[in-house]
Amino acid sequence: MNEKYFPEEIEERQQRRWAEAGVFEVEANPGREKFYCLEMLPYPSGRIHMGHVRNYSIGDALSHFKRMQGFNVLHPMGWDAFGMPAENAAIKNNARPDQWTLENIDSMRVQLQRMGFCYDWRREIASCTPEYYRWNQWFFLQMYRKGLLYRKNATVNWCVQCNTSLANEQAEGGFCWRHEDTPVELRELEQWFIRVTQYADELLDSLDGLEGGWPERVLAMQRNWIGRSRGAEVDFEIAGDPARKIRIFTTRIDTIFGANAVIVAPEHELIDELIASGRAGGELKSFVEKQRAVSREDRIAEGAEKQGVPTGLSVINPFSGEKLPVWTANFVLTGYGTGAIMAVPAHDERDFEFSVKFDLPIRRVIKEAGAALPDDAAVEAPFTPKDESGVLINSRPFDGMTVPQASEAMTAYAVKNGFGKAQTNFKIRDWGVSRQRAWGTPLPFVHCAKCGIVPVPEDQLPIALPTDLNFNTQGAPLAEHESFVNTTCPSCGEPARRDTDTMDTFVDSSWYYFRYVDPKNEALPFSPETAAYWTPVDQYIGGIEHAVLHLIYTRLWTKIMRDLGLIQFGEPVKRLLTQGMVCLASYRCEEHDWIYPNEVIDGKCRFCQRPVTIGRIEKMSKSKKNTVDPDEMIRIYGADTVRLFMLFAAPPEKDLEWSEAGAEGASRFLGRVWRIIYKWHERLAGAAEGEFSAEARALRRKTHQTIKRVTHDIGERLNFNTAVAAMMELTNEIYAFDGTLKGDPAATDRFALREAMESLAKLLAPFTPHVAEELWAHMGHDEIVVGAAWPVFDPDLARDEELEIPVQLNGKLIARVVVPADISDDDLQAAALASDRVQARLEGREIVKTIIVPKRLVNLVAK
RNA sequence: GCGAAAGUGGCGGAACUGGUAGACGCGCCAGACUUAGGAUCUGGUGCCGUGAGGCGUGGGGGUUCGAGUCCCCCCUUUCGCACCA
Repeated sequence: MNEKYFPEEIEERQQRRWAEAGVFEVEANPGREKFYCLEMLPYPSGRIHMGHVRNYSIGDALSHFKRMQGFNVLHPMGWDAFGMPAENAAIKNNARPDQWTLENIDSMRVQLQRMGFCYDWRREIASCTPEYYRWNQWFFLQMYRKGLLYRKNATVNWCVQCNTSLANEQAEGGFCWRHEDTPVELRELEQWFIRVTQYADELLDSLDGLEGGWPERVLAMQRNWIGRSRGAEVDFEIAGDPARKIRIFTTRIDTIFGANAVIVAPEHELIDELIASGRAGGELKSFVEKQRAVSREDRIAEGAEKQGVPTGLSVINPFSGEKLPVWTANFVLTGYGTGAIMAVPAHDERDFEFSVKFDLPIRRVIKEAGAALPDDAAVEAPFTPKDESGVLINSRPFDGMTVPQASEAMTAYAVKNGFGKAQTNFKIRDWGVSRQRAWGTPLPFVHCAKCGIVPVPEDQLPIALPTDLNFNTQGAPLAEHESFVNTTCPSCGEPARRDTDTMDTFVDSSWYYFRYVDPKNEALPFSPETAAYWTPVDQYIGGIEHAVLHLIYTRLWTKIMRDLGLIQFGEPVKRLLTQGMVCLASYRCEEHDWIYPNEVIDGKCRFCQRPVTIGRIEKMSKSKKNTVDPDEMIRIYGADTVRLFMLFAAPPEKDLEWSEAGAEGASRFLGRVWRIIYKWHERLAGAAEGEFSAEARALRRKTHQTIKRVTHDIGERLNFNTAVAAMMELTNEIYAFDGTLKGDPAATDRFALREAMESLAKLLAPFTPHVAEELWAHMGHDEIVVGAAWPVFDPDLARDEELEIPVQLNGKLIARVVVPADISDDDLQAAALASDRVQARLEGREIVKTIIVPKRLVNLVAK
């Protein structure tokens, strides 16, 4: 054993040892309990960054821990390998995207292996290989057959930078998810869509079952995104034209007697009719023209100012028979509901604002339950109860009903009389999965002049993506690749053309972790039997940024796979951990503004030598040029230190500020462990149990308490930071014990030391496996520590012998007394009163009450 | 505007169900060993006060023998959603 801790030397050696022993290679084994630990797979950009290191260090620690606890742990890694950057590199450097990607994968794999992560590398996948993407195509064929995949002409989001269409989830707020400063355009395109809406109810409802296992934040974002609203559609006849009706959507049919207008979106077909028939006035025409020219996002961005004009038409309220004007207004959106609403100002914020502005009549139809209120009292603000607290008034047969009662009764009334129905609407839309890009999974369909769209037969899969594409073109490389495009129709045999779009890369990541389970399967994406053993995922770890992208798609895909009979459950991930970002502090220099830590030398700006002050803390990113290279840190400190710091510096779900000083501290701790074990490793022989000294008993107690704490902190709470703190305490205790030993220590002292050090090595294994392995070996073990059993604490040994009990006077701490751990309440009270400090404070005061929390506290209440 | 989470030393952060606030680490101070040390080991380190003691978990109120933790009001920060009828 070397006297000093040299990480670079031992890390490589231990990695080789693990690989040779195959400790991380696992197979399904129904006789053993499994644990599937998954981290979000990276895009092969070329280099791993600190965010990856953090993500994978968390997953790695948990995987080690579960394996040592006896679980059969599946812990795989792969590559989300299709996507834009490869194509851009191909255009820029005249390279081939496949080569560019595969080279990046090779160098990133080396980086991950240098970190020593415990993946079963035999299961590695890359989504750009035909062995993988053929199953994307296979899934598309199954979905097409089931009517879950369809083609339609639609207005889609288009990013000019990506040069492709995007799904709604990828264009949230009107900006491309990859180019956050690039607004999306709207284009008309024929596209493939996956029928998400068919699963909308289930996607929403089954979120309830994830409570506790998924962060509330993510659940809230998904619920929001799915956006279910239950209500009704009601037809309003146009006055003087009973055949024509305007259908509105409302969630508050109970307020319909309070409607003062029907408002349609500027895009509504009725407006087109009015304009076409020459019945639209000039004001209406110019308003509609203006509104249609601005996008939905711009309309919102313009502010909340309500604008609208009357159309000149009137409709009849089917409930009251009342005649109401029809308006068009900017805040009524096309594409949601029916693009038409009824306005009820007394019970809706927006309608209230609108009616006040345009001076429309406001009538109250709901009052607060139990409240005395004149039915004709003026409305100062809208009253919007959705439960029993609202009672109907001014609504004739429905008067006196509560809001929920009325909603049901009035919907039924509308159904019975043929002018309405219950209707549930969603914000979530079907998933547009066609991409006008070349580096993606080809769609398994041909376009035949005679037969139309024809699916490629399964036995012809994969439809391979050509590797000799010409990116030096204004057009679409795939569409210009003659031998790819030109084919024959599988149905009639006549010449036909392949679909030249590719799949959204979120398709790849929707099911990749099922492929890890059975990565070489050539008959199916995976064997249902094998998947039944390994899946669902027990713990998934990744960034929050996929809360409504990947995580909603993969939940959808799971439900589809279930309906295809491949699996038996609908939710793929039991527990989700969204880890915080890795950040870096920047500094403030008077002359040079914000500068980064590497530009600060001895507290001074390297450019002008002026002193700097600490400034803001930002997420590490290439565009901000404030990244820290993991390789560089590994070179300086070793992988173990980098991992340890990542886990110690902050709880996993919080942001973590990278700090070189913090890394130094982690490194120092490992050096400390190394030195004390180096000092003793050859003198542990001869250890034996017997009559332990008080000091030895204290060390053993600390050892067992530490095992208990670390086990709990990792296993129950995923709080790696406090687990590390506990191990540091144990190390400090070992040093303290070492300081009490003189001369040749007794066999029992050696035993206590050996127990503490061996436990420490095992507890460290999930965090810093290399150094743990090395120390374990030096203490005389041939077996591999990461394959060894997790230590179990002995409650008897962990139990305190003495307790330090606080004594309070009226709730304020005045003394502490040391008492035997098994003390009775009476003895505890006596001990407290016997204390000199307590006596001094009690002088001349009368105790009126004593509160004793057994073995915890004494509180004296005195006048 | 609506919703959620959070606000604790110089800093990162501890504190399970109300019960010793500040574990652990960084930084800082002192000592030891050293030719030297930015290595290592030991001790100290919330604030005020020489002291006894007092004050302290964003601010203000409350419940309680006892509140960082529970309740009410306010402030700040971060993150979601933002005309979805």
